[in-house]
Amino acid sequence: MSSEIRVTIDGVVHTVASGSSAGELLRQLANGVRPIAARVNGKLVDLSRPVTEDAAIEPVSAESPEGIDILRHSTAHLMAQAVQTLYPGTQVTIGPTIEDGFYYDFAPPTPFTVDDLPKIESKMRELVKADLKVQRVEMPRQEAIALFDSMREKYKVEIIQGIPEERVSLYRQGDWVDLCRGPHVPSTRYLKAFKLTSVAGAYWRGDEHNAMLSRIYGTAFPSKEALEEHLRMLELARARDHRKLGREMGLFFFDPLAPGSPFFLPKGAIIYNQLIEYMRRLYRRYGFEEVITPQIFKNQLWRTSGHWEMFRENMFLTTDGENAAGELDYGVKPMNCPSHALMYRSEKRSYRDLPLRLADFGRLHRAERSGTLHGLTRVRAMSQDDAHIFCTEDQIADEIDRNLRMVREVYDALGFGAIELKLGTMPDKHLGSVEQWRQREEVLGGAMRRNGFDFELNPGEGAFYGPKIEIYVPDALKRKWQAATIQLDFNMPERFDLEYTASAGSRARPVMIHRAVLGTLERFIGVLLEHTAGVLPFWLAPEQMRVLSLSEKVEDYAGEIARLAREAGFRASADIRNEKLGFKVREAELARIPYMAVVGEREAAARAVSLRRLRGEKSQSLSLEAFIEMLKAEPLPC
RNA sequence: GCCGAUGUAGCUCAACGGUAGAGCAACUGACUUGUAAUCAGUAGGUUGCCAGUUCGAUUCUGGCCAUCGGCUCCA
Repeated sequence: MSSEIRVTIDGVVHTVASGSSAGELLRQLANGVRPIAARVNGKLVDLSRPVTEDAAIEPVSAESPEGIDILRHSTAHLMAQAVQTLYPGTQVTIGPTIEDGFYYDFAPPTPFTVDDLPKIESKMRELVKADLKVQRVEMPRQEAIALFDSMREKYKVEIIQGIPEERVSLYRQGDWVDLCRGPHVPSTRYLKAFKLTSVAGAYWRGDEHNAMLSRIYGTAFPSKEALEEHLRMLELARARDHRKLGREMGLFFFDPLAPGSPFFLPKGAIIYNQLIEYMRRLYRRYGFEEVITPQIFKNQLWRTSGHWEMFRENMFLTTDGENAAGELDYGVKPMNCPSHALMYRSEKRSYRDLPLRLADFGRLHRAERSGTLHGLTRVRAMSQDDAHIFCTEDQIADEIDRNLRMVREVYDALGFGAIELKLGTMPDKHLGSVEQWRQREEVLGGAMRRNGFDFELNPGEGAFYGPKIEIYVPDALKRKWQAATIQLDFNMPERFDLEYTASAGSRARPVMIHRAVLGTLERFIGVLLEHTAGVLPFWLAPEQMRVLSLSEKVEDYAGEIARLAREAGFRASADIRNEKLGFKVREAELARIPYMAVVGEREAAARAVSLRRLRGEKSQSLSLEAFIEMLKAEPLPC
C-alpha cells in the first residue's frame, strides 16, 4: 500500500500522505471553504472520512442542494436523539429528508401531540450546544442486528435484516446511535436553523394494516435567515389557499350536511361553466362528441363493469324504493365509462365509426373516506372533462398524440408551467401478458417523448386493465394533485363484449381510452385559484368589469356603461353606492375584477372612463367606445 | 378509515366553572366622495350536536358530526 496519494482539489493535484481525512485535506488545500461534507471521486462522504487512494475532492457547502439535504438529515437524527432522551421507550424507525424538510417516524408509548414539539426543539438546541461529534461506525450486519436487538429497537432490526450488504454503517452522537448510510455533518453544532412543524400518524412501511407510528415533520436550513424566509413563503402560500380565496371571492362554500360536496355560488359557477365551455370549443376542434348519460344504474351494471368488485366501497348505493327487501339495488355513478360502453353497444359498430370519442361532463359521486377530503381538491361530488375513446389497437398512438396535444394546449393557455407527467406501469394485479404490457407502456412512453414531454415512471401504478399517463399539478404548498390522465383499457371492452366489424367483415374488439384534460373540474379550479392567487384570466373572471361611480350625479352614466358592456356580452356591474372611491377600488381589487372603470363628472361630460386595471398602478383615460373595444379585444384561449 | 389538532356572531379572532366581547361584514342615518378601508348608531350568539360531572358547563369528561395537518386511498 502506497503511503502517498495524489488528490485533486480545485483542479490542482497535490501529493499527500494516505489516510488524511477529506476535511483536513480541504482545510489545508482548498481556499476559504467551510464545507459540511465532501465529495470524493463523486461520492458524498463525511469530512472525517480518510482518503486512502488517488482522488478528486470537492467541498460540499451547507448551501448546496446536497449540503441542505445532509443538514436536514442530520437534523432528523438530532430530533430522534432528543425524542429518545425525552421519551424513554420510544423506538425509532425511519427519518428521511423530503422536499423542504424532513420527518422521522417513531413508535412512542403514546402518540406525540403538537404540544410536544417545543420541548423537543429545546432539547435539540441543548444537544447542539453540547457540540456532540457525529461519528461513523461500520460493523458487520449481524453485529448491528445484535446491537439494536439489545436496545429493543425492533423496527431497526427489521430494517437491517432487509439490507443485503454484509457491513452496515451507524452514526453515533454522544451516547445515541442510529443506523444510517450518511453522510452527516461533523458535529451537532453545525445545526443552527431548524423548526419542527407538525405531527402526524403514519403507517409502518406505508401499509395501513401495520402499526400506526407517530411522525414529526420539521425543516432545517443553512441559516436562520433562510429558515425565516421559508416560513414567510409558507405564510404567503397559505394566503393563496383556495378554500380561503373561495370564501373571500364568494365562489363556493361547504356545508356539513353535504361533506366533501362543494356548493358553487353564482360567481364560482361562472368559472366552472367557462371551463366547460372552453373544453367544448376544444372538443369541436379535436373531434369529440358530447353526450349526456344517466346518474343512477342498477347494480348489474357495476357487476359487469367490475366496479362492484373494485370500487364498491367508494360508491354511494341507493334504491328506487320499489325493492321489497329494502336492498340497495342501485348505485350512483362514480365514473362515466360504463355509460359510454353501453352507448357504444347500443348500435352495431363498424371500423368506419372508429375512433368514436364520447365526452361527458356528467356528475360523479364517490364515497371518499372521510379523512381524505380536502377543499375542492378532494371531493365526493364532481364533474370531469371526461371522455372515452373507442378505437382499434392501430389507432391508439394517434389518439394518445391527439390528447397530449390537447393537454399541452390547455396547460399552456392556462399558464401552468410546471406540469409533471408520469407513466403508471404494470401493477401486480393485472390483466394481459407482460409482453403486452411492455408494448403498451411503450406506446404511451413513445407518445410522450414524441410530443416533447419529459416523464417519470410510476412503477406498478397503472390500472389493472392498462397503463396510464398521469399529469400532476402542484398547489400553493407544492402538494401534487393529479389532474389530467390518459389510460388504456383492454378490460372494459371485454366485459361489455364490445365489438366492431372490421374491413374484412370479421368481428374485432375495440380498445377503450379513458382520458381527461382538466381532470376533475372541482380539483382543477382549486389548483388554478392557488396558482393565480385568484387573479384569473379575463375570460374566466366571474366579474370582468365594474364601473365605480364617484357621486350620485354620475349614477346614470355608470349604469349605462355597465349596461353597454353587458349588451356586448361581458359580465359587468356598476357600483353606485354612497362610498368613497378608495373604498370601491379596494373592494374591486379584493374581488379580483380585471377592469375598473372609474367615472366622475369629468368622464360623464366627455363620455369617457378612467380605466384602472386589477393590480394596476395608474389609471388611463379613454373614450367609452375605446373601452368597450378594449374588452372585446380580450382573447379567449380558443 | 387511522394518528394529531380545531370548532365562540356571516368572516377573522378574544374571554371564562358564575348573565359571552372586539374588528370587519349586515342594517339605519349623516357625509357627495378622484384610484386599496368616511363617521356615528342599531341589530346580530341555546359558544358544532348529544350525553355526563357540577348548585351552576360555553369552559371539565365522554360520544358523535364537520373541518385542518398528515397516513392510507385517489381525479
